[in-house]
Amino acid sequence: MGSTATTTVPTNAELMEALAAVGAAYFQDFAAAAARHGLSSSQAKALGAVQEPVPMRALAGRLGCDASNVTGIVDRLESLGLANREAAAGDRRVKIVVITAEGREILNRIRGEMARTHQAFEAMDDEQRIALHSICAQVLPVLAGRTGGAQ
Amino acid sequence: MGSTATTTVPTNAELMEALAAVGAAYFQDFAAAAARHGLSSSQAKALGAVQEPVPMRALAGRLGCDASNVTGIVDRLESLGLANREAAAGDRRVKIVVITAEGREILNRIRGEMARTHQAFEAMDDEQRIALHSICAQVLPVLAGRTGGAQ
DNA sequence: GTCAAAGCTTGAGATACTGAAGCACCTGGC
DNA sequence: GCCAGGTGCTTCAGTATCTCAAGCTTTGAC
Repeated sequence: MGSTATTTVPTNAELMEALAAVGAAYFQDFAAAAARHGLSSSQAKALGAVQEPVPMRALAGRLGCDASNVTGIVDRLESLGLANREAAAGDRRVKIVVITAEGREILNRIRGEMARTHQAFEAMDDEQRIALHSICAQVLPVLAGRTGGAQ
Repeated sequence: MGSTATTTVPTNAELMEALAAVGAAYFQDFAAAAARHGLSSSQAKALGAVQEPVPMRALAGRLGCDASNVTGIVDRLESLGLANREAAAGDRRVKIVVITAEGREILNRIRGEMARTHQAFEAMDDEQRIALHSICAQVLPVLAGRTGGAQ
């Protein structure tokens, strides 16, 4: 940057407030886009988490909720034709959730229709996009609890 | 920045992915801290939205849900002693939600206990904090739908 | 073969959320 | 003053979400 001298370093509380506001607004944009396609935000979030095939148990981990909860969510995705359960080779206890072509289609449409989010991106210049992306990449492992990357 | 020449501008899809991941991780940290104090994430979110007194209807707007929903959430906050309904001067239809001292105490404790979020902040240098804060401030009005401030 | 553990489902109970209906109250026109 | 229409909140179905406990099947170690 180095644009001006006006820049004072924000406190943690200020950063937290700003991050929370942006996160909440992003989430509402996402939920609204999902609702337009008849999906709850939980269902849409689950759909986004199974772009690669994922066992039920691991999906629960990704969504941060109990495994029994995932059963119901995947039930509904399956009845909507957006995902399927497949048997895992090698362990017949495991069921793997696989997104269908229609599911991927809907997911892409939802992401494309997040109008406010896209507007927000357009309000950034290249330097800001690079900075934001790099900060997210740097911070994510810490925030998600994968401190090293080793494990 | 200006550190190196390696920086290529991320696509919207990459930015969206990064933002979603950070947002989700932040939210899980928040929900976990709230749960430690016996609050659901909806209740904690509502508590954070009433640091200033807010009418029920406006609270529904802030939370992005139906007004009838807020009735139940505030019911529970009230029965926990974390917030109160007060009559509005001048319009007896309106009920204003006011956080209690205990509510503010719990809210501060929750925010203080968001360990991963604080770790993530510590992983940033001053330049990054300034950049992130400024991007959030610039992008929030667009993302939240208050484009000009005029309307 | 037996047993502990893991993966998924089911059931009960609480919360969250929406939409429709209802009540109390305010506002503007008469 | 009075009445019609609009606004703010609550209540009432009905569904979805979520957690915990219990159950079933399968796996892996012994």
